[in-house]
Amino acid sequence: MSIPAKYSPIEVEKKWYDYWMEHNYFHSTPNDKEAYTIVIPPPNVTGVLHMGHMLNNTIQDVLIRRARLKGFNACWVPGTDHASIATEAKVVAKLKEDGIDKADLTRDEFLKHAWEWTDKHGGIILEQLKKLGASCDWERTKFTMDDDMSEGVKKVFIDLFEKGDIYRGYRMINWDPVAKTTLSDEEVIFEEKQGNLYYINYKIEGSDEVLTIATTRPETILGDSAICINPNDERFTHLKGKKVIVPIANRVIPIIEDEYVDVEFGTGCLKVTPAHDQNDKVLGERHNLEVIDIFNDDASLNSFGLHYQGKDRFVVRKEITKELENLGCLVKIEQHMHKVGTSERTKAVIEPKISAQWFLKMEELVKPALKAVLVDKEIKLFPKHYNNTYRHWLENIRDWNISRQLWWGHQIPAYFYGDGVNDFVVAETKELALEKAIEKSGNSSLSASDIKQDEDALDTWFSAWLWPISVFDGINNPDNEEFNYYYPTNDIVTGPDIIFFWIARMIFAGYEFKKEKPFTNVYFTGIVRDKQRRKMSKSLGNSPDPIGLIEKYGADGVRVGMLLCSAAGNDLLFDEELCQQGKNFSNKIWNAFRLVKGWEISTEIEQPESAKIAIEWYQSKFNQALQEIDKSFEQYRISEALMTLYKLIWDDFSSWFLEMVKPAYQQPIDAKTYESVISFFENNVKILHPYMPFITEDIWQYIAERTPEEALIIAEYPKVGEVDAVLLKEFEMASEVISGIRNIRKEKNIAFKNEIGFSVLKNDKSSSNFDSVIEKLGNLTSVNYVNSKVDGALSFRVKSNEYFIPFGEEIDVEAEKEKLEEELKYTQGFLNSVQKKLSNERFVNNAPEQVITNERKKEADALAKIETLKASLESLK
RNA sequence: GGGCAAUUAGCUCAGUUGGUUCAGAGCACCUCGUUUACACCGAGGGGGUCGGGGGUUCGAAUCCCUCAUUGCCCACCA
Repeated sequence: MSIPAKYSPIEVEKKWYDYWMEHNYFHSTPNDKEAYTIVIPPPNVTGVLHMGHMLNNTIQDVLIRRARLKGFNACWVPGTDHASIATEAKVVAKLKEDGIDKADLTRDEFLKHAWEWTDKHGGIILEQLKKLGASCDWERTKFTMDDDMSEGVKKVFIDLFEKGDIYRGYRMINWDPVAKTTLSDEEVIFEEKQGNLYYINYKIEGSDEVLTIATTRPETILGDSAICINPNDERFTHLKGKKVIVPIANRVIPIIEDEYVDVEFGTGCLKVTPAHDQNDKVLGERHNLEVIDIFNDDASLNSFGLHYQGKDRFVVRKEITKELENLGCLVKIEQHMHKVGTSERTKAVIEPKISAQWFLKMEELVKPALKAVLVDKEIKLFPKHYNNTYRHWLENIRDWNISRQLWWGHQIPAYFYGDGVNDFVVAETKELALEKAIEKSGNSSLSASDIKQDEDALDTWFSAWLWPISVFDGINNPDNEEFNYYYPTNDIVTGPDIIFFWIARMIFAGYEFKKEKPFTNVYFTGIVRDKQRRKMSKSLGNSPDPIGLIEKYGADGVRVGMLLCSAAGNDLLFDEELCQQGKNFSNKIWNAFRLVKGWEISTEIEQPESAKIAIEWYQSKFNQALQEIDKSFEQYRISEALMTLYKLIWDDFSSWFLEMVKPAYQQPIDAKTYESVISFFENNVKILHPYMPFITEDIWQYIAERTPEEALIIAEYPKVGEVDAVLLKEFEMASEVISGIRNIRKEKNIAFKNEIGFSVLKNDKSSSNFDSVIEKLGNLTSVNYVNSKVDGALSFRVKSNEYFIPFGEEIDVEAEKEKLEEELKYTQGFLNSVQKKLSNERFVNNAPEQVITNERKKEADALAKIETLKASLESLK
């Protein structure tokens, strides 16, 4: 079979992906083999592939392909997430473009638009993953809003509610005024922002005296319920029990005392706005203060905002400052850096707000999750230091606000039948809800039209936390065969940014609903950054188009490029040059293959000595690499494993091994050697396949005709064989000798095609196993052993052996002497340091024997070498 | 404010229990070379007082203390 001179990834990759799909290799069903399972972190259904996905899915594919080769029943479950708030925001924006306001639509109308959007843009990202080579079991593709998934979510909600873990609470939550929904604590990002600290005077009632408070939010004075001072603050003792008048609103509010107030900060007086600040709310409850909510849902002011009604909070902040100034109440404005909570999705400044929401109790849920990771270690985080982060979060967790004022998502299965705080029931269907409502209220005249389902949807993560269970239908059918077979999954690969959102919560869910961990290993990838360490983002425009990269460098090249820069536990600085390196690697492999395939094979000729030893050597080298790779994988050092392979194939296999066995120009190769070379090639592509699936499958199929049952993707990973350490050592010595020869050739401009003579004066017991290799790679007439120095020859030394190359022209004696003297000086220096160590009694008494033996060996070697050098110098005189 | 991590060659990183070929790898760089797989290549080479300071030890990149810088996470100081 003729093979193309150039490797063209685009056609090859399509060909083999189609071939794999056609033969269903990615699909897994339970069988006798051990399962190896990964569930994909489901990307947003309408998202497009970015570099983070590329990295994380490349890693998953490497893991899954490796497992497949290693004989596991490998199953990688793909899917997408409905991404409630993100998708709803996109749909709202799209509708706005079309001149439609969400507020004018009914829930059903809106959902129709949302589904249209989802159907149009959904799943693009999964198609893109195929280009990368992802070997997902596409038949198992799930979506978090599939009917069965929704059913599971509902079931879980009801179950937790009935157990008393889900409750409805009226409390301070994070309000996103743009998306007009609540957010969980994790969805609030605190950003350092330059703000102002406004000093404002409040008149003391019945006095001309004023009290100055400091606030960052002057607009909230309209919601003030009190002024708080520290009871120990002597400056304000005379004001205890008095009242003040809120400027503009002209309301009279009390001065309360609480040690919460920091005497040092601001003026030592705090205005209390229980409706709009978490701490103030606590103060308010302690002191029985009125709660005055001054905001509408979009954070414009309501009627409590008086003449500011209808205006946005930030507009009001400016205007009210002006008014306060005109009233003479504004003392001063200071610049003030502070942290402002913003919405992860919409970037809007979060408004703390008191409202009735659904919460999930965390206290009990976290217990097994803490134990699993920190005590039993049945779940391992990589890198390990995330254990601390994990522990800290779990130990300080607050109840999870799971309701969202959104339509796109799983509607909460709660039904209201009256206006009372407790006039609701939780049920799977409206019919069941009615029954329960009648029972709970005792009002048998209730009818379907009297009950109304909660409008709110659940937090996206309230479905995502079930993912490893629900993709196997483990919520609805907890005893099904697949769930029992695939669960718990093995590895999960994701970014550390969702450790709380997702990882921790999946662990809660695993123990809560299955009483078992959801996965064993959590591999956190780094964040993909550009060369300047900036996070890759759309707005910066510093993120390359992944599909463009694949077209340019091939999927294999890009995979290698991604992995080369992803040292475990670090952010990775992506550089397109790494993809070029990956592509170059493909090229190297391809050409090595072309070389081998171009050889003519002869059964007539005998196998040369050099080939025999070369084959033994590479076998050992290969096994050694195999061991190292296994070890790297145990620690999830995938980048390191790839580098081991890279060097094995580029340096050991191509640069050394192939050169050792390569027949002379236009000469055939003996059949025995050829067979070994092919077998090595097969093993090489096997172990390389997880990283570079396409080129390896292609070469595999060029090597021999294969039936679909013999495809590389399902081949058997090589078993680790013996490593002959002595042989490897001998080769190292031989390679040094070869380098010595090459150096002399270079120095003296002796072309490689000119054969040269070569003599060895052997002073140690080094073996001659590789002599034939040295002869071949040095292009020597032969390797002669001599008993004394060769006159008129160039020389070099390796260990205590001396090597001579006869040189036709006059030897530059001075230059030779200089070289020798330099070497001698260095060796003597080395000897001195060793001897100094050995003459130190405390060293000899304290160091382990092996260390001392080694030092003595170094001493002996150095002494021998010095002898040689001195003798050589002598002979030059 | 608290916690965690990092700091080793121009860049990105390895360096396990302190002691062998412990100062390494890849890339980049420099020199030479178009030899019949590959210039997406080959051969060779230069380059680091292991962030600073102090300590423990016969011996420290590795352990301890301290300082500095950077990154991340958490936290209700208006």
